[in-house]
Amino acid sequence: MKRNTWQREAVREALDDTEGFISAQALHSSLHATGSPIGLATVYRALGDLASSGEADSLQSPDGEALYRACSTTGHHHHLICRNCGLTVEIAADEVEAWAKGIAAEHGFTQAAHVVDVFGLCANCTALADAR
Amino acid sequence: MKRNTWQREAVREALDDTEGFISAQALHSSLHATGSPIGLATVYRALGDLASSGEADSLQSPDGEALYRACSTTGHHHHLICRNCGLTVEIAADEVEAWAKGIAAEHGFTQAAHVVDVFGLCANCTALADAR
DNA sequence: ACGCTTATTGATAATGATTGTCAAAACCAT
DNA sequence: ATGGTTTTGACAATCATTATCAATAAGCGT
Repeated sequence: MKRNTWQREAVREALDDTEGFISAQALHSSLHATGSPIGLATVYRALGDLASSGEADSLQSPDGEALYRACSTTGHHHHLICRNCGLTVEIAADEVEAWAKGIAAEHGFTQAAHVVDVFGLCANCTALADAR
Repeated sequence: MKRNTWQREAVREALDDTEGFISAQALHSSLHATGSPIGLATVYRALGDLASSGEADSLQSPDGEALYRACSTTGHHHHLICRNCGLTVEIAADEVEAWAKGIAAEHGFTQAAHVVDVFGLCANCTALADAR
């Protein structure tokens, strides 16, 4: 097991290898599962750094957890996220872009940014849930 | 079934008296400041009830707190929020509803919920910002 | 390579928001 | 008032996140 001094790199890689959004806790567990001795505090530190340097996106799940994801595209886009397994589909949302901009302007707002994320259960998790 | 809950009324009124979004904790403090002996647990319960019955909206602040707001319309709707002064405009978003549902279905997702909020600077704050 | 200085790490404690517990108080129909 | 049900609120428990801090590793000039 290689002991990489810069554990931040390990976190970045783990994020890259992750399909969708993942919580800091889950990422930590995941790293441990692959044999990394990384500490929870370091995972949080690394995620915070990555997020503030724009190398990762972060969002708040509906139940208050912070979720992170390495987003390949630097451009603006939105997400369709499985609230069970974290699977994430990136979606272009021109329609919504236009709508948001229009609504903002209509009410005299400028510098409009928007949070548009859709949470649901992916096909797989829906099946699992039904089986329960 | 109408429950006889005077606390819920107190919470509802306190919410009504509040301009923008407020945290459960802050609302509790605010109630205490006006002499109400209401307990923190009850505030959370009342807010939860109001939120699930559609009488209040909730969203997650960037730092993970849950914020609440009394909404005038009971139906599903979204918000246009001034990131400077907190002014909030409620917006109907049928277009977005349909889009979200469509996108979800298209990718096999079920039980779709969505977070759609637009942040910007209201006309007033834009003027102030320009003046600087 | 060696010693010295500084930055990074990670176990654990601390924090802060939220939720659970449960006995006491309030309410209601008799 | 009385018994049974519901609501309340002090406090404990929980969960994610952040701060602490001693141990360790990386840098660096020699």
